[in-house]
Amino acid sequence: MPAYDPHAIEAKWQEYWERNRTFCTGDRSSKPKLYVLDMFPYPSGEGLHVGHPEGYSATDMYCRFKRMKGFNVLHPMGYDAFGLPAEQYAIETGTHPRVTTEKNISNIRRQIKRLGFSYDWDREFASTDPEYVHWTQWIFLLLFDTWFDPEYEWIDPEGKKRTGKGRPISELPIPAVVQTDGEETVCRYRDSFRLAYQAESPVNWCAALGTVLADEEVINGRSERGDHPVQRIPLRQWMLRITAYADRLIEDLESLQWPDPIKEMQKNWVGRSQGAEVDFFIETSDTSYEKWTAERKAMGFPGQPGPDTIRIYTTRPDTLFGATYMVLAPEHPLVGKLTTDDQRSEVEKYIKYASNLSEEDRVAGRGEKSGVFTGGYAINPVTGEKIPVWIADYVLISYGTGAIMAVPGHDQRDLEFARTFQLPVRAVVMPTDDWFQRMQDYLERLHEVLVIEVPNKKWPPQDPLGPDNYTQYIELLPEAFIEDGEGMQSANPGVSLNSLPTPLAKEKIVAWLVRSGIGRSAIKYKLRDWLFSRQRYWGEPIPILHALNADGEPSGLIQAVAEDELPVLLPEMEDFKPTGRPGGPLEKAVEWIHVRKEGREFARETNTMPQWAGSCWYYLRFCDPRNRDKAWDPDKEGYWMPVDLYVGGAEHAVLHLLYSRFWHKVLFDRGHVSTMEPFQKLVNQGMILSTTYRTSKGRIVPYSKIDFKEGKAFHVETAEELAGETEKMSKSRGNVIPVDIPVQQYGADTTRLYEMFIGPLESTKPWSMQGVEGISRFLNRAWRMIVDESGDELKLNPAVVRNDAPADEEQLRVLHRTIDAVSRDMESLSFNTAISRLMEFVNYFTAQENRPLTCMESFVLMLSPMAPHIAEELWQVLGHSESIAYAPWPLLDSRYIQESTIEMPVQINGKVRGRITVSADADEKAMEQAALSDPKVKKHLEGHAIRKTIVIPKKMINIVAKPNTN
RNA sequence: GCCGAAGUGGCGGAACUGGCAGACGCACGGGACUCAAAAUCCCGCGCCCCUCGCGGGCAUGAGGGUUCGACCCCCUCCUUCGGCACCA
Repeated sequence: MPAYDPHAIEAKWQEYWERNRTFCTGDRSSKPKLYVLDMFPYPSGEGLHVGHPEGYSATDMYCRFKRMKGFNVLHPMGYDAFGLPAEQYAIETGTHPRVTTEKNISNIRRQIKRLGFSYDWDREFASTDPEYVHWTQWIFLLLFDTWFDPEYEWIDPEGKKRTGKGRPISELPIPAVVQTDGEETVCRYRDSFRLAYQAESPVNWCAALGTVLADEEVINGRSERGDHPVQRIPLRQWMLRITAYADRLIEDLESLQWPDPIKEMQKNWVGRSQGAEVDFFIETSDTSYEKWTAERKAMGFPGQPGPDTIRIYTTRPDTLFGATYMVLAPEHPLVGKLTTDDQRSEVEKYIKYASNLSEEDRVAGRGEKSGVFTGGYAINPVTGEKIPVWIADYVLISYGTGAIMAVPGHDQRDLEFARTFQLPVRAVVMPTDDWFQRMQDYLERLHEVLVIEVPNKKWPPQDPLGPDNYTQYIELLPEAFIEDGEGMQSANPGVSLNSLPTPLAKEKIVAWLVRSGIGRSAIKYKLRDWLFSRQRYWGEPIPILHALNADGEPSGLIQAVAEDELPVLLPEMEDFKPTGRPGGPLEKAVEWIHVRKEGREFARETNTMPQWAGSCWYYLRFCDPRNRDKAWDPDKEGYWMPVDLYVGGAEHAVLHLLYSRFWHKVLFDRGHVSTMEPFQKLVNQGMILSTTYRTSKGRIVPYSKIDFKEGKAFHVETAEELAGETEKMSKSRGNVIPVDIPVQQYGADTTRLYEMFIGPLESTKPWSMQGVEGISRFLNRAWRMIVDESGDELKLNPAVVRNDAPADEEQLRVLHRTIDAVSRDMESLSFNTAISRLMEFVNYFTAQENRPLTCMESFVLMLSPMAPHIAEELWQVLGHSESIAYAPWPLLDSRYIQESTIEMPVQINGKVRGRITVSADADEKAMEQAALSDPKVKKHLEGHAIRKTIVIPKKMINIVAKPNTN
């Protein structure tokens, strides 16, 4: 039966690898190490579709290639198994999430194993394993035990001087005032510095469902399930102080081999900006403005703003003279104080309205600015002018200081707001000529559609827009000038920014603000601290105990669960239904919660960790997955880290990668890991698309209802021809192709090869069942090139056996050119072109009567990383008894890729008109001569005068010629 | 709206650093083998023109530019996909 039988071969070799533990990796070796990692998959109940194994196929091919090149390769697999779906399923059916999870894991493990990936299965684990939960909790406690010292100076492994480091909380200096206040105050003081801390933060509370919802479960302020109203209510939460590491998260990106767009996205997410904080005096204060300014001048800028000032953050302190009003976030603490009795009901109404909008809904109303005047005023510290204070939802309490100075002349949002509520607009930066020109062009284009009501002004301006009429028309322009320009209308007795370019103006005004005790330069980040607690059952319990006072109420004092009491495992529960309280399902486990220790009463923390926790450090556990005493052995970590190649989807570009990097840096600061960054090289595989079929009425038809024939699709019932469109795979589109389908039909090798053959790893590409067929044909051809299909027993094709003579020159040239190209393609993860090269090889050698054994062996070696099962089988047919997995990669003999003669195209005026063949060592002169004597070239040059000849050795010759005029 | 990526035959794609556009595969057409079909093998296959040849022209989203020479670099525009969402 020597026809290619993928199923028999694949079962045989998968069994062989497993029995011989072929891919289990030792932790020490004289070979260079290589750590190749796939992103931690979530074991969903749906199983894998053809898109999932794309990245796994790529890393597997790379690992197998590198093993043959002599590397000691770590290539593990595991499961990120906590998460919402299993819990949701438990609520609906009563099935314990652990049961669902285990079932899903074994299904996915089966699917992965069938593809024959060379994972070290001895290292497999799931984030839900108690031993893993143990060390996840241990890391949480490390975060709890760490504070960030922004002043600490140290030298990084590259010898660079750095400032700011995470240190043990025991090293936190305690101010004398705190010390004297007693033990309890010291505790609270420490708690306020920890990287893991508690704070109030709003959650999506759905009273009807009796539970807290994730953002994605809320649509337009209502629950996705059941369409019930959702409220935002504050809740005590655990936060992680990722903002302390903001600068290092940006700086350290530089050393990484990551795609630039991903680095860019991370930078933008952290969103560092340089600006200034400025205090504005509130008019309704008890003191007078004069007294306030005098005090400030004497005392300087205080760390906290005090009750009579609004502190704002701005990136454009140079526009301070143009601040004509202020806006506070509705949640800002000073709103109550500023609001006058007249305005109170309006303001309260607005606050209520804004508080029930999720951030997403706030954005939905963008464009139309909403807000309310508080009735209160503040004083602009540079002009001394009284300016109104408003509240509006476009100012976010979570960013900066939750308050802004509004400069409608030079900020688009402020301009729109000012126009809506008819607030004054003042020009304080003179735009560039270039901008005037652009604005003028824009006005001319908009001329007919733009209708702006203008009292006392003719609109649009008669004269072209420019410095002379800018001030006059500023509030009518469709866009504010927000770029750098020159200061204007910006002077008071103490300081003038007039005619100063923006960067200098910023410096000058900040210096003045500092002198006056009114402001200081400041850096802000968009990045916010990481909300780390979830009101869920199926997650790692947060290992914290809350001390209870005599009444059994939490005293506010907390302590970590002792290290030797970890892990804190989830209590067994049967009913996962919501409690009806925001606290989450663990509140039901009364016995589990109650802890008595050394005669004192404690309640366990009932919040659990988010799904991110498990995927934040799994790459470290893979270095030493069975360690019972430690999260990992430092020697093993030192040997394997960092991850040399990390492959996964771009959807994790920001959050997962940022969170992991943050944990890694804390672990580094506390001396637990040897590298500052976890993932040296990152590659994002592109999405695999599928075809969605719809009827002429636009109804989606699932694959089970489609009859494919003659390259077209017909509805099984109506026989209507269906139109196909390439789209993302999703359940709702009915176009999901489970990976079992191609594996069953064509085998694992064909499936893996096709995953890579469709196109470059990083691009989005459509799956085509017909394309899979082509790959299957290729493997069959390769098989027949080497195996004799005629008899009953497995033996070499006579064309291979017969040949005792060495390969001829041409065969060697084909072979070595293939080795050269495939080796380079494998190194750069260009598997699509590597496969093409192997196809060309097969096409060539299939036509050869004599197929030298050495050539066939090299071919099988090159095929083996990509299609390992068939390669093992062919390797055996070729007479080897050992697995091919560690056989050395074929060596390139560069003599065979050098040509003795070269064919070069000859261009005349950039068009190919002939070809010449010259010897490889011919000089430019000789090439030119050869070109000029070529009959076709001669013919084309008739009646032309040669003006110039460009000779690029080995590439081409271009003759520039002009027709003779005479 | 902003940020990012990408537009090449009927389709997926290839083309290394600015040097022969369309490798390889799919689909399609023709032929061989066969009683027949499948499988397999061979040939053809960007578009257009013609005096049908070893001919010519046009072609890498559109328009322009740089260059002896542009899929590749620059400018403007169009389209598609992905991400983000008023960040002061």
